[in-house]
Formats: sequence, structure tokens, C-alpha cells
Amino acid sequence: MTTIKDIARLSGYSIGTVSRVINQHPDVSEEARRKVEEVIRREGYQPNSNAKLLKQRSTSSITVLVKGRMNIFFGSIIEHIQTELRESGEEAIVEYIDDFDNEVLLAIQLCNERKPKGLIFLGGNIEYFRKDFARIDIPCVLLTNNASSLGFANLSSFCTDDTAGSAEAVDFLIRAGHKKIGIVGGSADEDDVGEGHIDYERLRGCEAVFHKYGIPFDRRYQYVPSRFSMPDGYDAAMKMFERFPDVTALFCLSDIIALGAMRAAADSGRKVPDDLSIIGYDGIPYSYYSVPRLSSVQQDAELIARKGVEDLLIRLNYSRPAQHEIIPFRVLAGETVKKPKE
Amino acid sequence: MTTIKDIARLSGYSIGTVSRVINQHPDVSEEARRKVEEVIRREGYQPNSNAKLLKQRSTSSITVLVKGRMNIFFGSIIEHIQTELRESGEEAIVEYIDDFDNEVLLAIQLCNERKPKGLIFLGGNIEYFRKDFARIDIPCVLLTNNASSLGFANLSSFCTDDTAGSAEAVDFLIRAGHKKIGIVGGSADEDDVGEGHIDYERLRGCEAVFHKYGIPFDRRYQYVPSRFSMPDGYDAAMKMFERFPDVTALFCLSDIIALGAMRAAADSGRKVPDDLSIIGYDGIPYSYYSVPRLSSVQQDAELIARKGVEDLLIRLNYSRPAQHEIIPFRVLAGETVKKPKE
DNA sequence: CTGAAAGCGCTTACAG
DNA sequence: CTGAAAGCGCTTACAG
Repeated sequence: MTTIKDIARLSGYSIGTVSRVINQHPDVSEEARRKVEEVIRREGYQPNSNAKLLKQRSTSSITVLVKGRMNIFFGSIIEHIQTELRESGEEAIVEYIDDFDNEVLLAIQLCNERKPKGLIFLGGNIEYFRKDFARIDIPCVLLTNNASSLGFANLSSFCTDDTAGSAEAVDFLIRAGHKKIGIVGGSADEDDVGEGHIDYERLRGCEAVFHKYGIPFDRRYQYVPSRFSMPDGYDAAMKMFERFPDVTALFCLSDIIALGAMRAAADSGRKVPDDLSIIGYDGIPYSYYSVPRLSSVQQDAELIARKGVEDLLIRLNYSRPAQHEIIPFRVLAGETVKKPKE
Repeated sequence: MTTIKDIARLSGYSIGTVSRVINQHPDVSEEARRKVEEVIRREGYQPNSNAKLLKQRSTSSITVLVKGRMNIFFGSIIEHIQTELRESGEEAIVEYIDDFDNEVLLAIQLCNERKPKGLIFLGGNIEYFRKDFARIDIPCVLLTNNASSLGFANLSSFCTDDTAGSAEAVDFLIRAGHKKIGIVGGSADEDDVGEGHIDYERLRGCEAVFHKYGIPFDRRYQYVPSRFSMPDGYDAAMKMFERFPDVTALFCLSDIIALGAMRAAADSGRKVPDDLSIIGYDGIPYSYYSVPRLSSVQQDAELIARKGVEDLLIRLNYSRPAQHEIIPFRVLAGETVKKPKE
């Protein structure tokens, strides 16, 4: 294996100079840089990342902490993150955590055990961040949730305006003529649904619209919580049908849940969209191919991933303030929303 | 930060002894082990993996090389792999590669650049392995394809019997009364479809069944290649409808493709399963929730992942021969296969 | 069974 | 601008 030592010998410079060339230090002569780079290219030399990290005292790569398993929307963001990182020669380790577990506590543990240089949270509960994030001091990015209200200097966030997105979803249903609307998805634990939490944001957006139109909405029986998975969406929709049999439209807080709900509709003898309208959230590629095509509020997975990675990579090397940005969403009309019967 | 040095000082033993305790060397006295472990626990000490790997001259973690992006079936295997690895204190880096690119050449490059200690291939082209795998000398596992015929000492494989699985899929269609059957999915490049290649295996399984029933099958127009994605499945199905308008049943080489095909059926005015029967492959959770429920040949993602990881972890530490195991499949009847009209 | 010491491949003050 | 040298935290012959 060729090491920095070989490059030094072959180029006629010292190990230190070679190291400076590799790390783009400014104080290297043009000639030295040229020669060393030439040898590096010729030998196909790759610095040993362990030795490098050992010196720099940071242990592992960037870690991505994913909230919830089997979530296709997050899956597509993860792919984009990996692609972006690889282009910059970085690699990512992905950790999954249950929808209802505390990602910030896990992050703290990871920081102790593996010392990642940076963290990307894919989904998260703002309350957990408020409580414990101060104990994390490496650069972090939160994706799909808004952390701007928290004011942590090392936590950026990139997300859709969930309040507005949910509002548009419900608005879309109401304008189609629906009044008996059920909402499915999010945390069952009332304590969890604090301000800033995704579920809260989305629910609040919905309630504002109901209020605007003067349509009553009773959270206690028009809202059924659900993990972000198809089986859970299925069960939650079934529970909704039981509890609120004449519901004419469903807003599901994610497409995965919506797809589970579509199957639940079929199994309970409801035709979509004739008997029941459904609109989802996320706009995953799959929902575009479902029959009927799922109506949804589309988040821009690629842009969220790209902005998040770019921000993290910059802050990994330069002390810049964290930033927070809202990524635009788009309502996909689809084929699952229709005027209610009668 | 507490290091091995602190543990040595605190326990009254030398660094060497502490290291031996950590690495479970047998030649440590019971007392030393007890004391050192006690201090490690008390201090919450975590060995620095960079230093460890630097010494051991292996660079990074286990790397998972995934063939094809946005593949939900592989996605679920990846999740299982991560879960399994984490339980053993290992971490995995995931790399994606296009369906039609050469994963073995990428692996060779990775071995040079990052020196992973082990590699898990998720999908792969046996021909690529035959040609170049000899240049890889770390323990590897190939999942969902069979590498037993290759005889590499450092390459295990765990997969479904694709020949038998595909045969059963086609058999299922024929027994339902179909004769005009189209097959969708796999590589477009004829050269790619060598013996042992997944597409070849599955196609061969199909052709044997046609032969058994004396039903003619012309690969040139009853087979349409397709990447393993929904949009590609959609396009391929559309091409099939054009080329073979009175096709009554489709066997799609993956559920993802099948789901794209279902949408294509709808868009071309075909009702599933009344006008067109469809059976997929993989048995991903999603297809269980589609309307109608997709018929499919189910691979056991969890078992494939678990066996693969266990085998790799063992061979990482002990020199054992590679092993090859066939994991059973199951035909899910679903709701998308029905007797053809007329 | 244990300790002292070399060395893994790199980075980075320090001195020039 | 460059080199010599210390040291990051660990493992592992070697000697006892």
C-alpha cells in the first residue's frame, strides 16, 4: 500500500509538505504542489482516513439519523443525501430510530461513542431538540422539520412549511365540497404533539382552515394518530371508519399512510374517490403510480437533501451560523379527490 | 475524553493488558479482567475506532453495495442489515450503483480507497463476479443472487432460487388459464444476461415452464427488459401492450416493476385483473396494500439479510469457508391474477 | 499473565 | 516555503 511516506520519497519532499498539499494549505510553493500532486496521481494514492481522523480527533463519518423505518419518502431523501455526500468525497452512516423514540438522546449517545463530525436528522421532534440538543456541539442539520425557533448555533434546518402544506391539503378537500373530513397520522401521545412538532404543525394548519370555512372539527374523533407506515395507516383508517362512518374525505399526514388508507377503504367497501376522497403528504414517486393516482402535497426531497448537505459540508469546515430555509411545496391534484356524493 | 491510557492508570494495569481485556484475549487473569472491565464500565469508556483500525490496517466499516436505486425490496433488506449490524456494534456504509453498472469494479475501487473490512453486495451480475472478483480479498457476501458456482473462497451468497421462483410465477399464471403471457424486467443488454445472472435465472425458469406446458414463448416479443423501478416498469409494460396487444397476463420480475405495470394497465384502459393478470416478484410489504393486492413471489428479506450478516461477521474474525444457502420463497396469491376472459 | 516499546499513517506546531 | 519531530489512541510481538 502506498502511504504518505512513499509520496514524500517519490516526490523528493517531506511528509509534512505532502500533507500540506493534500490538505490544500496555502503556504506551499507552486512547484512543490505540482510535483506532489503529480506523484499522487501517478501512484493513485489515497490518504488513510483512519490516520487522518485519529489526528483530527473526530472519529467517524457524517451520520444520518432517520426517524421511522420503511419510510419511502425519507428513503428518497437518504439516497439524495448519499449521492451529494459522495460527490464531495464524504460518506454517511445511516441509523434508524423508531417514530416515537427520542432521536436527540440517541444522537448524544452516538457523539460519545463514535464522534461523528456532523449529524443529519431526518425528521425529528422539536420538543426533544429543545430539551436536550444543547448537549450536542457538532454541526447538525434537521431536515423536514423547522428548528429556527430554537436558535441553536449549530443546528440548521430545511423543511417544507408543514402548516401551510397541510392547510392547502384540507383546503383542497373543502373546495372539492367535503365537510366530513378525517385526519390520519402522527403521534398518539398528546404530550408529544408540542408546538413545533411535525404533527402539531400539520394539525394546526388543518384546524386553521376548518375555522376559516366555519366547518366544525373535533380532534377527538376526526383525528386518528398513526405511525408513518402502510400497516399503521391501514389500521388508523379502519379506526377512523368505525369512529366516523360517514367521513367523505381523508387527509393523511404522509403518502405511506394514505396508501395504507386506500387499501383500508377498499377492504371496507369504499371506492376511492367515489365514496371516499384521499389526499396524502410528501408526493413520493410511488403515489404517482398508484391506481387511482394519489392526490398529495409534494415536498421537494431532492432540494431538501441537497441544501441540507451543502450547509453541513460548509459548516464542517468554516464557522458559519446555522441557517433555516423553507423549501416550497406543490399540491398534486391526482385522482383521489372528487366531489362527495349526495 | 477518556482513553485507554486513563483506563490503564485507573485500573492499575498497563495499556497492553487493558487492550487485551477489550479484545477478549484469553491470556488475561480473571482478576485483571474484572478490575479493568469495572473501570471501563464506570468511566463509560469507548475505544477509539480510528486508532484501532489504523493499527489493524483496515480502514472503514462494512460497506453495502446496492445495485439499483429506489428499490423498495432492497430498501427493506438494507434496513434489516443495518439492524443486525448495529446489534453487533458494527456500522455499515451504503453505496448505490446503477442497475447496469459493474458493481465488482466499483468494489475493487472501494477496497483501494477505503479498505472496508467486509462487503455486502445487494444484487449483482454473476458475470461481473466471475470476471473480476478474484481481485478482491476481503470477506464478502452476495445477497439475492447465487454465487455458489463461482467457488470463490471469500464470497458467500444467500438468495432465493430464482429459477424455481419464476417458474412458479409462470406456472401460477398458466394454471389460472393464461397462454398469452408477457414477461417484464431485467437487463436489456443481451450480453449481460449470461448464465447465473439474475435475469437469466428468472427467464430460464419461465421458459422451462412454457416448455413443460407446450406453450410457445418467443423471447423477442414476449419479453421486455426494464430497470427495477416504477417508471421503467410503466414504460416497459406500455411497450409490451404495443408489441403484444392481446397479452392476458404479465409476470414482472419485481414488484416495483409490477406496480408500474399496474398503472400502465390502467392508463391503457385495461382493468386488473379482469383484462390483465399481473404477478410480481419479491413480495414487498407495499404490494400487500395495493388495490388490487398484488400477486407475487415473496422472498424472505429479513432472513436473507440476517443470514448474510451473520455469515459475514463470523468470517470477519475466523477463517471459515464461504457458504451458499437458498432461502425459501412463497407464492402470494393476491388479487391480480384471474382466469382470462373469453 | 503482564509490561515496555514500536509502530500504524497522518497532522501540526515549531524552528529555520 | 520546508523539514524534523511529537503525538493522536490503539495493537501486538517480544521479553520476562
